[in-house]
Amino acid sequence: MFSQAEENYIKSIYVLELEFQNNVSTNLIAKKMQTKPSSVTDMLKKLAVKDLVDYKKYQGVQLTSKGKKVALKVIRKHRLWEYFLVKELKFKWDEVHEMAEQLEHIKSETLIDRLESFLKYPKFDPHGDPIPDKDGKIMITKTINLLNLKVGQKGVIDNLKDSSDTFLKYLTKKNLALRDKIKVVDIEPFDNSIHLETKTHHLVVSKKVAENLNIKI
Amino acid sequence: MFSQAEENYIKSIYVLELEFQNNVSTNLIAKKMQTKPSSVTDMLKKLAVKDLVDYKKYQGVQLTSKGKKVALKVIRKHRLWEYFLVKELKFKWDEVHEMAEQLEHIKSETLIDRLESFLKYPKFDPHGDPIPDKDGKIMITKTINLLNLKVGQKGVIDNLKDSSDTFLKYLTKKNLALRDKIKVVDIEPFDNSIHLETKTHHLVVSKKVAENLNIKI
DNA sequence: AAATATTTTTAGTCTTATCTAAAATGTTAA
DNA sequence: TTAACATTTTAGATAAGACTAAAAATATTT
Ligand SMILES: [Mn+2]
Ligand SMILES: [Mn+2]
Ligand SMILES: [Mn+2]
Ligand SMILES: [Mn+2]
Repeated sequence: MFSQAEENYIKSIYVLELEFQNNVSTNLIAKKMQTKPSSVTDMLKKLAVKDLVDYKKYQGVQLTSKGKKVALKVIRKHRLWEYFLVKELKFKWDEVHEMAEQLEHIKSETLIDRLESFLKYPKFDPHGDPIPDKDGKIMITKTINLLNLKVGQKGVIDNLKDSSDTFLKYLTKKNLALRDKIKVVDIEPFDNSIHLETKTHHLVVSKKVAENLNIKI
Repeated sequence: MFSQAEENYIKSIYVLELEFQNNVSTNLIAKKMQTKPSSVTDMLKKLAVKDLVDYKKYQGVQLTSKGKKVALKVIRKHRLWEYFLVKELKFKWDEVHEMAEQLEHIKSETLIDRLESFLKYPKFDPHGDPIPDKDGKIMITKTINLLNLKVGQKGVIDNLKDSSDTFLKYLTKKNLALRDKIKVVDIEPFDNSIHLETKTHHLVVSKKVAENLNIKI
């Protein structure tokens, strides 16, 4: 149906649309996909012809509803495979992304549905991200960024803005995991670092770390 | 490392080398891969540069030991994934080939090794074909073709020469499965059809069917 | 409102993998 | 041993997806 390249572009556009509300720009896509703006333009034209994006020259793009469906299918596969790799094959959460990047392109509806059933219909992937169901329905949890919590507020680490291997390794090292209860003990005004208390320990995280932790109150 | 196209060529050449002993011809590869001889020539040159095949113009090709290693890795992945699909995801043996054709190109040594361990080190895929181990060692069972059995001889269906979906469906319909004990009751000289007796029933199979059943005595 | 800077697109090139048509080579059989 | 036939290779084209360099459009300053 669609090539791997097309699927990757669609997925990136979907993610960027979530992060920034408006039309997604050529440059932004190029940066995310580690490619050149001219390559992006070429692809956007192709995707527009296939009715996957609305594209007007110099105006950025938006996914069509058809495009959104494709994106959600790819994301569904990515996250189910990640869950499989961690829960069944015992990989660590920072080891699975690259493999899932490949597995998400395996073409077979039944395969992914059987896998989902085999895994007992997990709702979240190893990084706390929701797994779209067969019909593309996705459960979005209302969270707020750790940066926006006030001193004394409590919450639970729900998901991560950045799921890069290095950030995941950092969290592991600092003994922070999804579903951990945290409490803001203090906020340092000078550099916005945050003093946290968890069930088991105290620690200070930088502003950069805090802005990548999404908290459910 | 190698592209999907390259891996597919290498795998086909490996299979053809097993079936016909000598050098494999351009036309034979083209037929097997459903492509044109000129495309095969192009690819053979590339594979020769990468030291995966020995190629002399007009003389056909042979895998180098490096090529053989690549072939065995791809076959290992194909068969382990097929085993996973049948044993864990409950697909039928005639449903898994296409998916395995895609999964065999997923690049990750550790993934396939973990999968193998998860599956408890199976020795044969759902079609009776041996699964190469991590080092490319492959266990080849000595079998003889059903066509070569004499009246009265007994054996066990070990593996299939043709594993196409239509043949697999035929076997299922006729209630024949791998590891079934069979006995040749009679051979019809006119058309070489064979009257078989199994644990549960009697049946007649055509010459064409017989030549695709490999029997362990 | 210009001038300047930034973003985006176009034009042209490259690589991989495919194809068709034609030429070259190899094989068979008169 | 040469003509006919079959196989294989070459030449040239195409399509997807990437790139660089340059042009065009848009955005931001002055
Ligand atoms: Mn991922
Ligand atoms: Mn994830
Ligand atoms: Mn198969
Ligand atoms: Mn098989």
